[in-house]
Amino acid sequence: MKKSSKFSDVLHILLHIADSPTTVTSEKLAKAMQTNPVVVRRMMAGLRENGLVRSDKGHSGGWFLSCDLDKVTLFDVYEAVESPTLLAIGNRNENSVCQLEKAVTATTQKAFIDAETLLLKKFKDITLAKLHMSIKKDAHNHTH
Amino acid sequence: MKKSSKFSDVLHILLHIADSPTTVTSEKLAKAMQTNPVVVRRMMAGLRENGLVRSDKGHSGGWFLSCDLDKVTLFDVYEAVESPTLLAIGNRNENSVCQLEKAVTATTQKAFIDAETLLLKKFKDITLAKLHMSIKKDAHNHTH
DNA sequence: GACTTATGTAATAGTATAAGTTACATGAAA
DNA sequence: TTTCATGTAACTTATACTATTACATAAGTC
Repeated sequence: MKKSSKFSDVLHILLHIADSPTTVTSEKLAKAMQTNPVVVRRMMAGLRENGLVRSDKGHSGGWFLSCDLDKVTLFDVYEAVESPTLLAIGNRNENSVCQLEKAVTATTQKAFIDAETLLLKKFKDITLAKLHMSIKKDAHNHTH
Repeated sequence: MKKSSKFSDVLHILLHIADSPTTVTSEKLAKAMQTNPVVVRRMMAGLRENGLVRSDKGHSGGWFLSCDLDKVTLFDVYEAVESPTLLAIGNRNENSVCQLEKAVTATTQKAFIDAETLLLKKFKDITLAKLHMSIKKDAHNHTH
């Protein structure tokens, strides 16, 4: 199964915006992401709705931050991209009448939820500021 | 993203086989799974290769266990279905030259691996015997 | 005020993966 | 030798994700 990289793509975009002294257009971001500007706008829609970024139209328009990097965690970003499914595996029919299938579901479900909970807990522990600080600056090539 | 239920499907099938005093045909299993016999055979191929089950051709043929339910864990089953991807989210390009993307990858990767590790640890702690014992028997309807 | 630049979003097209089906070969038991 | 069962390749759907096109909206420029 192919993994969705929407969550990390959005983080990547946020760092590009954070690193820029001016607004950044969807087109520039799309270049860095090697995709289409429309895809960028679509990915960022939830972040705008959640007040993490804003976007201006017209000349010198584009994206800029509207949140405190110290206050916002990866969990907030995760929610802003509409909390995509974390696990690639699951149960076929959680309301099966088959006792055997129910046993499988009950047993595996616990493990699945524990793993998801751990992951979300980790997200809550990492602020965007912390992520931003982890960048190893490179004078020759730090925009992409 | 649609979750793969191959792993839990195979567990479900194993319980059906474990619960039957005789061999079970792919056709019967397919009925319980509401799918096609060929899909069942395909799903079980890895389990046969790993010695967890065997299958006989011809009259009174079908599937039967060839492992000790006390010795085999969910992890063994997971490996036998070729260790499908556990997480539905990931990074786009783990070898990007962009320092910003690298920072995102490094940070999220840690969280992803921890969650995966936890899940696999849980799998290792659950034997098929334990799973089998968890079935709440129901005299009226215990095959499906 | 017309023009340029930018976003917003609906609609469409393209692509990849998984699931389901058909067809036929193999082999064991009746 | 007929029947029943698996093994597997090939093909067909189904579905979801990604990318693209098209056009409306709005802000700044000339």
